[in-house]
Amino acid sequence: MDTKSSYANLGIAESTGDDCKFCEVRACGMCSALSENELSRLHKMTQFRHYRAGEQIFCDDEPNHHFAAITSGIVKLSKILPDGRQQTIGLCFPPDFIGRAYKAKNSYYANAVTAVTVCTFPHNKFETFLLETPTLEHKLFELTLDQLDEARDWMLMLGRKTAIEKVATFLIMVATRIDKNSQLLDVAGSSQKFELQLTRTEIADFLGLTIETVSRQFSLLKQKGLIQIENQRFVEVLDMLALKEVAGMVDAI
Amino acid sequence: MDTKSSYANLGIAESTGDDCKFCEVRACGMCSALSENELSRLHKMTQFRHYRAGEQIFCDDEPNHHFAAITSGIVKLSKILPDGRQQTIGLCFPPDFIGRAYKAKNSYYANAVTAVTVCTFPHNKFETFLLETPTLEHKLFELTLDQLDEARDWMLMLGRKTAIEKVATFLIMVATRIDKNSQLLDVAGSSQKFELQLTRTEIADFLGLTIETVSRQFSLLKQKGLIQIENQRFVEVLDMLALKEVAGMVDAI
DNA sequence: CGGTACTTTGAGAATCGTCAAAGATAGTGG
DNA sequence: CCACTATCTTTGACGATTCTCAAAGTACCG
Repeated sequence: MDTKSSYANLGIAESTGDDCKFCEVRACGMCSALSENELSRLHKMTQFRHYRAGEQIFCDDEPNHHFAAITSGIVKLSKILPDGRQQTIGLCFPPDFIGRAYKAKNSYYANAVTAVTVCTFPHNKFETFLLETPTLEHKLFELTLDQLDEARDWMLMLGRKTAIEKVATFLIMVATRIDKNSQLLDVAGSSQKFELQLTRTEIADFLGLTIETVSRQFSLLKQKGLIQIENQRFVEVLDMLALKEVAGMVDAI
Repeated sequence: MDTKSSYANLGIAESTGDDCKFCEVRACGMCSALSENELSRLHKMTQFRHYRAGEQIFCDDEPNHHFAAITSGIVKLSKILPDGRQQTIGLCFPPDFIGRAYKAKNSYYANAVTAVTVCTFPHNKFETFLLETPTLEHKLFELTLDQLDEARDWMLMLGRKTAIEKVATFLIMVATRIDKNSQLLDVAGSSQKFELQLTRTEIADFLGLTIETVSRQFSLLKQKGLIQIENQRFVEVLDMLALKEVAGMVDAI
């Protein structure tokens, strides 16, 4: 079983032809809006792709070649200023889709944070299909509304929270998001222990901070006894309520 | 003619019955997706409302009573942290719509920035109508995608730009936005002169800054000879290219 | 074991926020 | 028409937070 090493170099996997049956996001992703008939029509234009951690999925200002539905892994969306400053503007988990409908160009980068697998669809064909399939458009609309809600929460964080509040907010978000997606087993029952899938640099780009400030806030949270960190990547939240207070989510008494 | 004073106290105007014929956003707003037939069906559930500058349109955590399509004026969307810090997360101009589809509660505040007129639709009825009218859902989807693009540009600004870059970016945004919407006549031909519709506090909440910092950056831009300000509200951009450089939108040479 | 990449920690500097006071502007009433 | 007030804006001084630069510490990989 070395399928992993075989597709890792390619970015494109062999379509086995009946992957949808085993798809982890068949029930919740955009495909859940499709009948068997429609699904098989979509399947004909589908190409599976795999990306390794760090690989670019698409590029700012690049013509919009295809849409993609994430079936596993984490994708980050980011923007870069002319002088190189970077800001992450979205984290996508299964069953999110990536790509801008009804526009010829992307206005941001998409990169694999972890190993990622996606179903991709050619831009033109997919848009035609989308316009012919209102249930699918409805589903994408709902997913987009969720993304907008998320973006707006994030804006509050970027604009008004302090460094330690940002880091605490980030930890809570990852903890709940991982839980919701059951991406990672929460070791030891319901304890909040998880692997940080992002590097310090990625966290900093996410929070609008520098890597050093992020590191310092982690140390502060450790000092306060709210979290523990093993091997710089495995975080355990020891006091979720106190963490939420630090995150500015509840009124401190 | 004191219709103004009569509705100013109420927030609800008398429907004249054929307002759509004279609607300024009939051609570009969500109603452009509707046939005459569908429009008259929607019209039956429509209630016109007027708000004065500053009035609250809806509230965080409030049940989603109705959707609204803006026909004139500017609406701001904002979030507030438990301790009172505020962040504006959206500015809506005609023909934007406000209200969260497919969710029972709002997660932010909506306030009139200027005098505002909207068409409102009861939440439940409108959602039913929306599900039955794919062309309308398509239109709302497109408007939502635009809002998401905007939110993401904004995130880059909030997370990575300096105070002066933020203020410059804001001025450019307002200048182009006002132009696009032909909200305000640009006095003296194509010169970039316009009225700031927002107070300094509102600008600060928009940019994630304090009012003092915003004021200082305005003064700096005046010193640099890039803008002029009359009566604290009327701004003239003297050198748009240089302003874009300060905004971090093009690479300084 | 040694090298590379990532993370943590420290010291000093820059930016932005806080507090305070003065300056503008608009609206009110004499 | 002119004070007078209330509100908004500008400016200044100072302080806190965050960034920058630099060096040491830690994990990972061959």
